[in-house]
Amino acid sequence: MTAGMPVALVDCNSFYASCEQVFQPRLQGRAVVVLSNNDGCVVARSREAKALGIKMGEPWFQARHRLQGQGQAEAVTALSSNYALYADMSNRVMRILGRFSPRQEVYSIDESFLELDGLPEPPEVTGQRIRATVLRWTGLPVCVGIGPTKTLAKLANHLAKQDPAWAGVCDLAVLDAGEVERLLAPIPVAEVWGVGQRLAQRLGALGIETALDLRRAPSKRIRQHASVMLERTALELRGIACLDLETLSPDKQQIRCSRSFGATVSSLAELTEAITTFTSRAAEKLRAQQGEAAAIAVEIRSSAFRRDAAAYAASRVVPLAAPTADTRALVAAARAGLNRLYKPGPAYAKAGVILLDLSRAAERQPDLFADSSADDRSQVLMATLDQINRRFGRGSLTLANARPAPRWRRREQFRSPRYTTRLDELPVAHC
DNA sequence: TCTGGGGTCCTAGGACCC
DNA sequence: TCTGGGGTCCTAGGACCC
Repeated sequence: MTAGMPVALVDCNSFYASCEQVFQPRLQGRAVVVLSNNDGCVVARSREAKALGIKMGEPWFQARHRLQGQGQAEAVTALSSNYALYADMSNRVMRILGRFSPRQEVYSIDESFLELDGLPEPPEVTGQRIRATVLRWTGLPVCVGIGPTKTLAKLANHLAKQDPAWAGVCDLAVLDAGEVERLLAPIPVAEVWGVGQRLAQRLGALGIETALDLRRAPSKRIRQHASVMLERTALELRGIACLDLETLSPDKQQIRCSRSFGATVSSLAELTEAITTFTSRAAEKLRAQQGEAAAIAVEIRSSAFRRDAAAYAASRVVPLAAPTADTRALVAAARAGLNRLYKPGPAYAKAGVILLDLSRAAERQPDLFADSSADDRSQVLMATLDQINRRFGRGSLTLANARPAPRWRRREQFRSPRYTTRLDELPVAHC
C-alpha cells in the first residue's frame, strides 16, 4: 500500500442518452430517457430529464404517469435501449482514452481509469485535453476526476459532474488535506464507491454520514461493524492506495443470459425456445473468451411484482458430463434442467441461464477416455457457427428450435437506428 | 396494461473429515 | 442432564457495482 500515482476516472455524462443525442441533434438540450429491456425502467437520463425528477431505475410507466399529471409528458423523449450503438460508441471512446496513457483500465461501458504518471503537464491540463478530444471525435461529453487513489478519483469525478465550477475536471491529488476534507464534508457517504444504501444506513447509525466521516473513522471501528472491504475504502479515502489498476480484463467467472418476456408465457414449448435462445447466446460469449463451462444453471419465474398465489420462481444447476463450449451440449443440459423445473400454471415473465465453473479450454487436461475426434468436430462446427453469425448478424444461424420472432420477444417501441454498426441504418445527411 | 441485465466479492453456515 | 475442536470445502444469499 503506497501513496499512488495520480489516477484519473473518465466517465461519460448520461452515456446512453448522450449517444442518442449525438445522432439526433434535435434531442440536444431536451429531456431524454433511455429505457431498459421491454421499455421497463429508466436506465439513463439527460441532464434535463434529471431536472424533471425522473429517477434512475424508475419504472417508465410510473414516471410517465407522474409527468402526465404535471403536464410535462411532452417534454420528455423516451427511447428503447440500442446496445449495438452504445457498445460501438464505447469502443471509440475507450480507444481515444488509451492514447492518453499506456495504463488503462476499462471499468464499465462508459468509464475508464487512466494512470496519469510522468506527464509533461499538470494532470488537470491532461484532463481538459481528454474532454476536448473525446467531444471533438465522438460528440460525447465526459467528466474527469483525478486523485491519488481510485476511490478518490471516483469521488473527484462526482464533484466535477455536480459543480460546473470545476469545468468538467476535478483534481484532488494537487489539493492539501484541508481542502480535500472541505470538499468531502458535504458528500453523503452513499456516494462513496463501494457504499450502497444498505451500508449507508448501518454507517448512519454509527454516526458516519459523510465521505469525510468515513475518511476519519478508525480502521478498527470499521472492521468491527462492517467488512474488510469498507476498511480498504476508508484507507483509499485517506489517499492510501489499496486497489490496483487492472489493465487486463480477466476472463469472466460466470456468463449469464436472461430476459423478461414481452408477453408472459405458460407452455413448456415456449420456455424451451427461450432457454435455447439464451443458452446459445451465452455459449457464444463463452467461446469468445475461449472458455468451457462445467455446469449450467436454469431459472424461470413469474412476475416478481405480483403477490398472488401463482407466484413461482425456481432454479436448478445442471452439471455437464465434461466441460464444454458446444451449444448443443449446453442446450441439452439446460433443457433437462428446465424439464425438472417446469410446472404448468404460472404465467412465466422471465427466464435465464448462467454458465458456471468456467475454465480455459486450452488448459483442460485431455480426457483419456473421450473421443477426441468428436471434440475436434465440435470445435470446427462452433467456430463456423460463430463466424456466420458475426458476418450475417446475430441469430442468422441457430439450433432448430430457437425461432427468430417468438411471441415472447421483447418490446422495444422506441429504438433508434443502429447508426454505426448497420449499413442499412446509416445516418443520412440531407443537403 | 406497463417494474432490466450482467457482473463481482464476501460471509455465514452446513457437510465432512480427522 | 451431560454430547469436542478445528480445519476445509462448498453453497446460498447478501451487498455492491454499472
